[in-house]
Order: sequence, then C-alpha cells, then structure tokens
Amino acid sequence: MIREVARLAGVSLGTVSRVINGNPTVAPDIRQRVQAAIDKLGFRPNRVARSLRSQQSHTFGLVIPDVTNPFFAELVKSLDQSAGEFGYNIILGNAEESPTVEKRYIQMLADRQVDGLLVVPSVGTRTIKVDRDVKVVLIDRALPKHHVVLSDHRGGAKQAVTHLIGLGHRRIACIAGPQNLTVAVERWAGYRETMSRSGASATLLKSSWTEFANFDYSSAYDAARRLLARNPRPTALFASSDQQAIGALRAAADLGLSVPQDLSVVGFDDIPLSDLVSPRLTTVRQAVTDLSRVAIDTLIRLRKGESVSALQRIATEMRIRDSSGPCPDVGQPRAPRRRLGGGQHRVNDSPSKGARPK
Amino acid sequence: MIREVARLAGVSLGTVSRVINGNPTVAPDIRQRVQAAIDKLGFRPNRVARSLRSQQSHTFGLVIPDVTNPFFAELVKSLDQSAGEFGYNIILGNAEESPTVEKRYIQMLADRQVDGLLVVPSVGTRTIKVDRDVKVVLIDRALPKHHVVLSDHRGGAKQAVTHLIGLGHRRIACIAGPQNLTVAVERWAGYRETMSRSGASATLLKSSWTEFANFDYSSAYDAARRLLARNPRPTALFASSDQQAIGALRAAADLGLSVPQDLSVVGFDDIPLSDLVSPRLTTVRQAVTDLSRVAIDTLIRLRKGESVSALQRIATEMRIRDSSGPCPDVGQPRAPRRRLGGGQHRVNDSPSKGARPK
DNA sequence: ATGAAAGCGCTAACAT
DNA sequence: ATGTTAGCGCTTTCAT
Repeated sequence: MIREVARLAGVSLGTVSRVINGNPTVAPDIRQRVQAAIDKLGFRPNRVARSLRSQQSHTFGLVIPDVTNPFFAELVKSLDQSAGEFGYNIILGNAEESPTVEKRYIQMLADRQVDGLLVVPSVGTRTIKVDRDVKVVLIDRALPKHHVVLSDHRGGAKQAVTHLIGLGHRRIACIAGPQNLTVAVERWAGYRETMSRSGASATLLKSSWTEFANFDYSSAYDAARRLLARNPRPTALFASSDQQAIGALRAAADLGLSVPQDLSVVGFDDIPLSDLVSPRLTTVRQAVTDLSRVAIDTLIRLRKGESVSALQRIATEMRIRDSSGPCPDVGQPRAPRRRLGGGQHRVNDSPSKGARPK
Repeated sequence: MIREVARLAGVSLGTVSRVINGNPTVAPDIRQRVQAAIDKLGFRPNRVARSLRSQQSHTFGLVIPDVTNPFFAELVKSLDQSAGEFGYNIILGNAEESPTVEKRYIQMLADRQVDGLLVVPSVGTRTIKVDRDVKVVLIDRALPKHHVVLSDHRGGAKQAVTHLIGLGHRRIACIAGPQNLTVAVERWAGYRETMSRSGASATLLKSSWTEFANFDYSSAYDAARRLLARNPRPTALFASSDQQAIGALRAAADLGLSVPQDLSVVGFDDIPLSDLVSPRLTTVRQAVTDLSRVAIDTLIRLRKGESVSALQRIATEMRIRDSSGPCPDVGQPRAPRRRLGGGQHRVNDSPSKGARPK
C-alpha cells in the first residue's frame, strides 16, 4: 500500500509519510509527485496503524446517559461538529444512565487510545476512573475533582422565575429534578433564591410548592397533577426541563386548564420541540454550541498541558413564547402585560440582557 | 505491558495473548496464573494494536442523517445495544443529511478498519462507495445494489388508512414525505392503494388530497394548513411521520379544530413523544428493536461470507390512541354540528375498540 | 501445550 | 531534503 505509492513516486516510505502528514521539509516537486501517486492509487492511510505508531487517534470519546434525550442528542450533534472543526472525530457511547455501562464504555474508549474523553456522567456516578492517562472533560453535570463545562443553571432558573414574577405571578410552583444531579439542584436553588428575594412570603417556599420528578415527560406529568391539585392552585409552574414542562402542559390540558390563561408554564433547555408544542413553550435556552466549543477547546488545551480553570459556566438566555402569560389573579394593576392574540406569536428579546453580573 | 504480565506469570507473550483471546489450548493452571497476573497489574489490552494485527476491530460504523431526529436517536440506542450483545461496539457518524458529510464519515470509518458499516443514507445519496472491502447494510432507506433492512412502510400505511376508514372516514388527506426517499414513496403508495381499494371515489385521490412536506414539524405544519383550507375539508389526516403528525396537530389547534372531534390524525413511527402530546397520537409503530437485531445479524453473516437476502422487511403495528376518532360526518347522519370549545381537551378512550375487522 | 519470531501499516529518530 | 531503520503492542504462524 504505502510501499506501492513510494515505488510509483520513486521515493522512500518516509517521504510518503511526510507528505501525508504535511511535513514542510519535502520539496514541492517531490510532494507533487507523491500526491499524484497517492491519488492515482487511491491510497488512504490506515488510521489504526497511524494511531498505534503515533499514539494519537485524533478522536475523542463521548459518553452520554441517553441519546434519546433531545438535549443530549443536540449536544452530540454540536460536539461532533465542533470536534470536526478542530480535526477530531467522536466516538459515541450511550450509557443508558447507568454507571456500570458508562464505566464499560469509558474503558473501551481508553483502550481505543482516544485522545480525550467527554463525559456527561450518569446519575449515580461518583467519579470517572481511566486507566491510561486520558484527559476527561465533563459536560453539563459536575463531579468533584474533574474539569467541567456547564450552563449557568442557577442563573437560568433565576431568569425564568423573574420573568414569571414580572408577569404578576406570585404562586409559582416548581417541578424540581432529581436532587442527585447538580443541574437539578442548581435550578431548584435558583428558583428558591429568586422567590425569597422577590419578597414572596415564606409560606410560598414551603416544600409543598415543589414537587420532585425525573427529567422526563411522564413523571413530570404526575408531579404537575399533584401541584395543580393544591389549594390555592399555583398560577405558574417552573419546570426544570422542557420535557417536564411538556408533561406539565399535558397535565394542565387533562385538568381542563388553559395555558397561559389559567396557568403559565416555563421550561428549561429549549429543545427544538418546545417551539412546536401547543402552546409554544417559554423556556430557558442553553447555548449548546458554546458549551460544545468550550468543551472541545478545553480538552485540546488540557492535552497540550495548558492549565484550564476547572469550572466553566456558559450563560443561558430566555426564550419567551406563548405558554407564559399574565397572572389571572392580577386583573390590571400589576405591570403592563401582553395581549394574547389568537394564534399569533411574537418572540421577544431577552428582557434581562446584561442584568446579571459576570 | 503485556510483557510484564508474561514475566510475572512466568510464561511467554504468546501464552498471555492466548489467554486474553480465550484460546482453549492453554492449560487450566497456566490460564489461572496468567489471569491472576493480568488482574494484579490491571492490564488492559490495547485495542488499536489488536486491530492492526488481527485486522478486525469488533466495531461497526453507523452513519445516520441526523441524531436529533427522535426515530434515529432510538435507532442508535437500539443498534448500540444489539451490537453489544454480539460483542461489537459502534462508532457513530452524523451526516447532517448531507451526502458529502456522509461520504467523509464512511471513508473515515473504513480507514479505521471497522468490521462493517450500517448506513441510513442521507437524502441525495445514490450509492455507498467504500474503498476497503467493508460490508455495508442499509437501514430504513433502500438504495439499489445494497443490502437493506427496513420496515414494511407500505403495509404500515395501509394499516393506518384502513383504521381511519374503519372509523367512518372518507375524506382522508395525506401529508406525504419527500419523494426522493423510498420510505416516503412507500408510505404514500400504501395510502393511495388503500384509498382506491376501499372504493373511495376517484376524485378523492386527486393530488389535491396530498400535500408534500419534509419529515419535520414545521414543513408539515404548513402542509396541514393547506390541506385543512380545502373545501370540503378532510375529516382525517394521514401523516408520513410522527413529527409531521405533531405539526398537523398544531395546525389543527391553530385553526380552532379539535382532535379527534373535528379531525382525526394518524402518524408513523411511534416516537416516544407521540404518547405524550395532547391529544395522544395514533400511529404506526416501527419495531426498532427488530430492525436493529436483524441489521446487526445481517452484517455479521455477511462478514462470515454467508449469503443473505438483499431486502428484509420488518412488520409494523398500529398504536391506537386519542388523535383518531369516528368521522364527524357519520355519527348523526348528515347534520354537521360541532362545538368549537375554547381550549378544552377531553381525553377519550379509543372509541372503536374491536369494531374493526382484522 | 507453549515458546520464538515475524510482522500488521505506519511514524519518527537517526543518518546522509 | 530524503533515505534507512527501528519499533508502536499486539496476534499468529511455525517450531518444539
């Protein structure tokens, strides 16, 4: 294979290798001759052999808990693209939210000599152990002693609740996520913090205004049913994920409640679907593209031996859509609210631009 | 590494290798001794080196048009699992529905010495070319001269339309998919075939009862708007994918039409979401698990040199849920009553249980 | 049943 | 600037 190219071009093995690798020490005419031979023979260097010899695969391993989760799916897509821009490929492992499966994948990827590991740890994972000295960057879920890139979940929750308060809502309930996930903890913390700061009375913060659910539709559906059965009933719901929020929309519909006339709902993530459910979902967008670029960049810098800060936060931004409207309790008095046209949708800019300290 | 194991166990390199590979010609006591050394040293064989030498990676490449598409996401998950059961891993490539990107991935995977290639060809791909002699199995979308595993899309469409006819519908419109995709062609064919067989008058089959759209929410939303603007208005919609169907649900909602009271909708694929939108979507389920297992099995058999039939069909099954109900025209003879309630949704059980011939 | 030795296809250190 | 040579870490003949 490579020998044939060398023979055809009348040069040695080494020179062909140098051409393949863009080594600048080859004379232009030779380079051309070799390239011609490569093209003519349709030669493609064997990446396995290259990896073995050069000890680098130009490949990152990516392990996520569930491809089927739209947020992770988008993350995969985005990471794949960012990696490509840096000349890397990605091997995906689907951990099925199981630390055991996750570990198996991580080992497999390490054995495959990946140049680095991107991991969204599954629920229950305490630490990532890698035999060989592969650099690891966590995404979206932090773990002690690891580099991590994640969205400002607390700030995002704050944006969401502030938005609802601005619409006149006071009885704002929360569907919180699993508390063994930092994401969920942070979002809940942002909710509580904003509620108490806003002067909402202490009673509103009783645990009865929060229900816990997993990050999926159905368990959030149940949580929403429980919350909406409360008396007095909440006028707004802050869900910790879009999937939860969509479950909540479904619960409201089943109870005969109109959104946003009877109830406002805000989600988190801005998955593609959130703009397509009925009513369209107001939500907090995670900047997946930034998340990806920073993660890849971090991994590359770590490989180079540069030191990178262990925690990197990516700002979120509100996407205001139809599922949130003025509080029914507040007839006119409170702040001007929008007119709810039938079927028309306006997308506002983020109302709190630059309102957060860095 | 492996030398250390050999030394510690007091055997040769070859023997350690034999133990790793489960070669039965090693004496039990030696095997035990070697295994102990392996465990003690935490030795993990380098997969790159193994691949290079043995010319097999125990890895399949998988190239799909878009991870973000819930159907493909589920396929990825399912294939990954099936592959695992056979001792294989999967490297994913996201082609972004572009033949160019797809080709790049396929080459990359071939250069990586994958043992086989699973491809869902992107729109526009005419054929899959692989330099090395890697076996290719297509999934879900056929291409001439290639092995393919796919659902019985035509049969599924037939099931769907038959279901609607059984509910009394006659003005059944169709949102067809892109006609450069066999899936879409087949589903549309199943629709037309069933319509004409059922004695629906020829006029109903005029092209005006079909609108074309991509397999996504928004373009299907537009198509549904166009169809529902027709006079007379269709009483039922057969969409070529769940995403399309959900777009149609949204269009119906925006037009003030209740589903299924004013309009029945049936989708295709049974993505997880279809059971969670409001109203729940009646749909045709693709047996993704079977699809995956057969695809992996085919690839393995092809590798062994066994001959496998070029086309393998997997049966579909109806999932009857709330979005399809009896035709409003039929209920009370003619009098078209119907109350356009404000945003209320009632969730009925399937009203036609057992009322249909097999 | 086990050991010795020859590579898999390439890259990189060393010559020239 | 180019050729030569020695491996990367394993598997797999071929001996024994």
